[in-house]
Amino acid sequence: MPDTREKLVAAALRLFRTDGYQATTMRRIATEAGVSLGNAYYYFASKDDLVHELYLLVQREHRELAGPRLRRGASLTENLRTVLHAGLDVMAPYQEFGSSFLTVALPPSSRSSPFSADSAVAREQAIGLMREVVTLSRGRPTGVLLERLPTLLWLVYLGITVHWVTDSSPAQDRTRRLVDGVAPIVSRLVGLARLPGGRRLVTDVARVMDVVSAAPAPAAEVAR
Amino acid sequence: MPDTREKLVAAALRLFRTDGYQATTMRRIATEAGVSLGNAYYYFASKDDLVHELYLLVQREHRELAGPRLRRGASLTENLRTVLHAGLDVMAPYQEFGSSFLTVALPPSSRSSPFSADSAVAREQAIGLMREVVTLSRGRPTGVLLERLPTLLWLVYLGITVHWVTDSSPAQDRTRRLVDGVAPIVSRLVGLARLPGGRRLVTDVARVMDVVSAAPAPAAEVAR
DNA sequence: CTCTCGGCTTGAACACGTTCAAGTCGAGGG
DNA sequence: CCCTCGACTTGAACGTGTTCAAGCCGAGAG
Repeated sequence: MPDTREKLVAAALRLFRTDGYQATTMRRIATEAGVSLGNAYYYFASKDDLVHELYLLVQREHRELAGPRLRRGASLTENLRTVLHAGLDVMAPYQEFGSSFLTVALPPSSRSSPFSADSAVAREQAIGLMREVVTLSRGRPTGVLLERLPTLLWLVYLGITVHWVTDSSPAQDRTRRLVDGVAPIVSRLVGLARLPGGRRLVTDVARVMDVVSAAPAPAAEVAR
Repeated sequence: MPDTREKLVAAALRLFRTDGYQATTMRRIATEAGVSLGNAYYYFASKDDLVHELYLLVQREHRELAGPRLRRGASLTENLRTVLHAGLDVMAPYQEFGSSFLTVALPPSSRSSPFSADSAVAREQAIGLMREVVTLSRGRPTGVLLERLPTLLWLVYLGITVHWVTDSSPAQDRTRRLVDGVAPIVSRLVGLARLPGGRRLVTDVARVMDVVSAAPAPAAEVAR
C-alpha cells in the first residue's frame, strides 16, 4: 500500500498528463489519491510543488531517452541534435500544459526554477547529459571550452525550451526545425573558437558564465 | 473626467508598481478606479490583459530612455551596453513583481507574449530600437547580417530579461554584469562574421531565423 | 489499563479571478 | 411624449488555491 505522498504524486502526474495544468485542480488530485484536500497540503506546500515532481520526471526521462541515442565519434552537430530532439520528445505530452509550465518553473522563488537550490541536483544531471554529448563527439574542444561547453549547451537547451513553450505551430514543427538549424550553428561556433580570434572570445564567454552561475540564491528568501 | 478604461489602467499600473502583481487584486483596481468589479471585466478580459498595458508602458519608456543615450559613431559594444542597461533601468521598479511578469508574458495564448499578434507593433518598435543601435554604431555590418542583426539583438535582450527575472542578487547586480560581459561578446561575434568562415555562419543563422519568425500564430486558436 | 504526545488527517473557511443575469440610462425614432 | 435599443454598469455567485483550528489514532510511558 503506497504512501500518501506517493499516491498524491501519482495522481497529480497522471492528471497533469491527461488534463493539463489548469484543469487539474488540487481537489481532483486529492480525490483521485483518496485523501482529503487539506492532506495534500501537508505534503506539498503548493500546486507548483507538485509541478516540481513533473519537472524531475521529465528530466529523468530525458536522460534515459537521450543517453542510448548518443553515438561515440559522431559529430557534435549530430549528437546535439539527438539530445535536443529527445528533449522535445519527452516534453511533447505536456505541450498544451507547457504554457503554464514555465510560468511555474521560471520565477526565482519557485522550487522548480532551473536556477534554484532545489533544482541543483537536477541541473547538474542535465548538464552532465550535455557533457556526455561533448565528450562522445569527435573533434572535442580543449581547455576552458571543454569545461564550459556543457553548461553552454544546457543554456541552448533552455532557450529551445522557451521557444517550444511559445510555439503554437502544429506538433511544434517550428521548434523541431529550430533544433535542426541551431545544432550545426553551435558546432560551427565551437570550430571558430580554434582560430586565434576565437581564443579571446572563449575567455570572455567563460568570464560571463562565472557571473551568471555565481552562487544561485544561498537560502530561503522566499518572496511573498 | 477620464474614461472608465483609462481610470482602470491608471489604477492598475499604480498598484502594480507599488504593491506588485499578487497583492494587486482586481477588486482593489476596481475600487481605486471608482468602478465596480464587474465593470473592470467589461474593458479587460483578464488581469493579464491589464499587465499587457504595463508591458506596453515599459516598452515605450525603454525607447524614450535609450534613444537619447545612443551615440553615433560609438562602438557596437558601447551602444548595445547602453540599450540593455536602459532596459534594466526601466524594468527595475517591477523586479519584485517581475517574477509573475514572464509568467504572464510567455504563454503563446497570452496577449502579452512577445511573439503574439497583439504584441506585433510593440515588437516591431523594440526591434526598431535595436536597428538604431546597429546603424548608429561604427563598423556596421553589411548584407544579410545588417538586416538580421537587429532581431538578433532583440533576442539577446529577451534572454537578458529572462535572466533578470530569475536574478535574486541585490539590485540585480548579476544581470548588470551579464550585460557588461555580453555586449563585447556580441560585438566580437559580429566581427568574426567578416572572416571567410563567418560568411557561411551568417547564412545559416539567417535561415534559422526565418524558421523562428515564421507567421506567429495567424489568429485566435485560444487554448483553453 | 490509562494517559499523553505527536504525526497525520479532515473539512470548513478565506480571498481571489472570473462569469453572468439583471439593471441603469441617455440618445434617437415614432 | 413614450418607447426601444444598446452601450455601460452592477453585485451576487462559482470554482479555484491555500490556510487553519480541530480531530483522529497508534505508540510508548506510567
